[in-house]
Amino acid sequence: MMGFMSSADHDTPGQGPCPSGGAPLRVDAERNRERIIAAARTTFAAEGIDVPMSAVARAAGVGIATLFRRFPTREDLLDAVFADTMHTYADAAEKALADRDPWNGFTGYIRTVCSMQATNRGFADILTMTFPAATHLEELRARAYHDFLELIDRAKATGRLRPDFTDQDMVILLMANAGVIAATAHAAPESSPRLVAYMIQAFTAPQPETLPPPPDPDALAHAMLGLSCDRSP
Amino acid sequence: MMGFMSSADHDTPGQGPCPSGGAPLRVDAERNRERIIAAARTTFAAEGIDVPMSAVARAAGVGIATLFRRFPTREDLLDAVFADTMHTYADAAEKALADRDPWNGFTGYIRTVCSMQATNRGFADILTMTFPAATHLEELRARAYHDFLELIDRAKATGRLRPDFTDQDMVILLMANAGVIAATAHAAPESSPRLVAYMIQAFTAPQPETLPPPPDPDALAHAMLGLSCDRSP
DNA sequence: CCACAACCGGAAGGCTTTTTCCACTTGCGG
DNA sequence: CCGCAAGTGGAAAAAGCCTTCCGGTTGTGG
Repeated sequence: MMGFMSSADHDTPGQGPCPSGGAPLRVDAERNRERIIAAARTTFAAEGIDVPMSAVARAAGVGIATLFRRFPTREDLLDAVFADTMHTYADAAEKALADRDPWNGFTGYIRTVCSMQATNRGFADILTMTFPAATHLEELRARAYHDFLELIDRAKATGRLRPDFTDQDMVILLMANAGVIAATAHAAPESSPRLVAYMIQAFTAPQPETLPPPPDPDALAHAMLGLSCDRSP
Repeated sequence: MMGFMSSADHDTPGQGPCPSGGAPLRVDAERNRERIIAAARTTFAAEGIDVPMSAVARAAGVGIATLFRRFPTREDLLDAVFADTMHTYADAAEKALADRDPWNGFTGYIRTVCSMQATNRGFADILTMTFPAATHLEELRARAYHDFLELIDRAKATGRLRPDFTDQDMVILLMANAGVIAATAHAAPESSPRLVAYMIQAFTAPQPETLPPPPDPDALAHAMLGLSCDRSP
């Protein structure tokens, strides 16, 4: 079919005149294409990904036919519109891995992603469903997922993340957060951060590390015997 | 407990076999009304409250006109269909208040309600939106809410519920849970309980009560002074 | 048993959104 | 500057849902 040439130029903006393979678009067509993407970005962010295609076309100032010619299905449009947001999403996981403190990286990542959901309703939708046809999107999602697994391992190693935490728990949080965002829409914007704070708290292992480290058992035994350190055999 | 149908011969005056006021229905009409409610109950539970009215009519084995004649708006149907579920919901708060252990009552209530959401998608929808025209529903919701406030107070008094917990946090949980349920649909039914368990954990105050109660401060002062109990002035 | 009001089911009208089609316009290579 | 394929906008068809309307049916009181 198509899509194999999606390899194109994976760098975000400033793409060549060709959208994703095939013949280059005429300049006016390319201009319209950008307008559509820009309009869709705004509209999806504000209303979610279920807005009528006609609304996107109107916002872009083009005819419906133009939109459908360029993006035959909604998924095609989503793939183009959320390319850079998904890139940010994947980068967030990478940046989190670069954090010195794995726990800090882990919680920061969660907060970042959930906040991205809260400020972009369309993105919240994207993160809680799959679009097999949106190959670019799914590839970035896979990358973020892979990095997140590593993030989990490191966070667990610090002992701050509870050992029974699962990558699926992040999925649950994303779906829960999406539910809160969808229900509160524009009102009560503090709901989502509150949910996230609660969940991060729940993800935290019972804090053993707030206590100073226990004394050496041997030293303790000696102390109980009233022996001085240097007197031990 | 209460009657299954909205016969409601005890709480709403003057109902009898008639839907809500007006003249009594003819027996065949009443039979169809019950069929519609039964079909809607099943359909809403499985698919949510946004299913086409025609689907409900088909499931009930009646014409669309019959449905609309009896329930002119969707809210009218919701009011009738979820009357008993809402009653169970309100009763759950009351039962929770009757629990000897307020914390147990509190957590049990949360688990019950969230599990009701999970097993009934329509009810999950109902709990996260308002239907001004569905007076019966809203009245029951208000009752449950009132009892829940009392439940919060008592749970806080035990020290097990964190002091900064708010009734709004329950709303957030309901919306979050609805999001998880909507996204997991029929698959992954263990997601919702997992979310709930995490949240209850987060609602728990830093466990001070696992320690034995502190000694009387006065007694402690005396002890530090090396005074015996009976020697105090 | 009869008359009639209540009731019934499905067709039809109206609205929204998706998808296709077509006559007209325009960038661009020659 | 010209020809034409690529491109465009809007109309129209298709599909789904809500709501109303209407000719025919049926329970029920007299």
